[in-house]
Amino acid sequence: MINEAKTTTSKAELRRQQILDAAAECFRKSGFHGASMSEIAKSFGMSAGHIYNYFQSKEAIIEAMVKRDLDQALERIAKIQGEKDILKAMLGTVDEGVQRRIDRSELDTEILAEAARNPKIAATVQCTDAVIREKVTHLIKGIQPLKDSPPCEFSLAAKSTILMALFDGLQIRAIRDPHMKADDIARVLKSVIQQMLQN
Amino acid sequence: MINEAKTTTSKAELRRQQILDAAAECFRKSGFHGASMSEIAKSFGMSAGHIYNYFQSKEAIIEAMVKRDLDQALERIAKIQGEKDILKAMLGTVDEGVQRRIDRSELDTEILAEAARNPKIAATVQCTDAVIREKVTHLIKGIQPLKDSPPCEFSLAAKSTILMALFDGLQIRAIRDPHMKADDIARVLKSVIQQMLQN
DNA sequence: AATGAAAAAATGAACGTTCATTCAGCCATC
DNA sequence: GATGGCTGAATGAACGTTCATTTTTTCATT
Repeated sequence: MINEAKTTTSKAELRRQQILDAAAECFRKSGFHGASMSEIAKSFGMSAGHIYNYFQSKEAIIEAMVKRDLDQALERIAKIQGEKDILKAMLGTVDEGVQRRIDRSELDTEILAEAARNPKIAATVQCTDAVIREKVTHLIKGIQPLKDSPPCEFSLAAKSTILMALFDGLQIRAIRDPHMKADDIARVLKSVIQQMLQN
Repeated sequence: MINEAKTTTSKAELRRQQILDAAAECFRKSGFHGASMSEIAKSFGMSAGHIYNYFQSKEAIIEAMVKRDLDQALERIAKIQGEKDILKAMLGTVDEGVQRRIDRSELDTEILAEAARNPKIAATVQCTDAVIREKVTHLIKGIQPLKDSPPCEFSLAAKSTILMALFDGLQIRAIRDPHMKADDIARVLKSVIQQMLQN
């Protein structure tokens, strides 16, 4: 056995991931408080009580979910960081980013609402956001301004906040305006981002 | 009595408004499902049962809240519409708008989350959003482009969606990043909005 | 101004339901 | 036969809503 430790942990780890997937879908459909533990358990053929062998509480499920999402976000950022032309790379991921934010709008809103009232979840969410924000700031620092533009008067921090706010906003717009056309939005978005970051 | 009809209705109407205010604060603190009817009632010295004389259900409270917010938003838009220089008027309300979105972030997120899982609330939210979006679109239609700019390639609908997404995004940012500096953000925001709307 | 009966406002205990969590014990696999 | 994954009934708390009842307000009549 090359990776005995890996396989023994991955047995339980696989179950954890299954639970996270099932819970994500249930939270999306019914909300964090609306989805019951037995609903989550049944959705992949497990009993409610057994979930507690993998997560200490319902709250712990959301926390694990947030941390998993962080890892995925960091991967996407790292991929952009590896490119030569940062701005071009960023613009290249806008279409996909818009779509992802739309697809995840319900679940992300549910997590956000829980963060707005639950201090423990709030701490987790704010902590992961700080990590991402720092990475994004570092990302746009690497963009060289246009030759003939005056030195930018705005801070990198403010710029990255606006950049993130633009995508965060789509999450809300997707719920408030389900008929929103993703590709139209993406085109304007690219233009706005380019203008903001290129000087 | 000059306005007898007014006073007779306003007696009950005043109570309704009181309940809405109390409920808004409770929902903000504890969430829609976290705040109990008796918590709402007690927060301004009323019994739980009596709320049902003014609202058919807990759900109906959120619906009334959304409709009240719509009226307030329409007032703000009408004020801008009355100005000569639309763009200038819009930029003039950015600081106040940023602050309001931050202040209301928790409650609005709670409403949004309920809309994401409750079809009835979703319908109300989407309907009010459509009204506002139409007004905003009409608003930016009245902005004349810069003299030497080429004709804009983007639709008014897409522009107003991005404009609204920028502010919606602040609602999320306020929760994910409580240390966000409102005035720094407002300055970048004004610049971005101006660039987008002025051509 | 005082009265008193009808209407309105308000109460809070009770109901039925639901939920997160626990735990004693059941199966399957080695 | 022992170990660990797994079950599902039990627990106790909490919730939205109802309703019989009490309190307050209203106002025509005296």
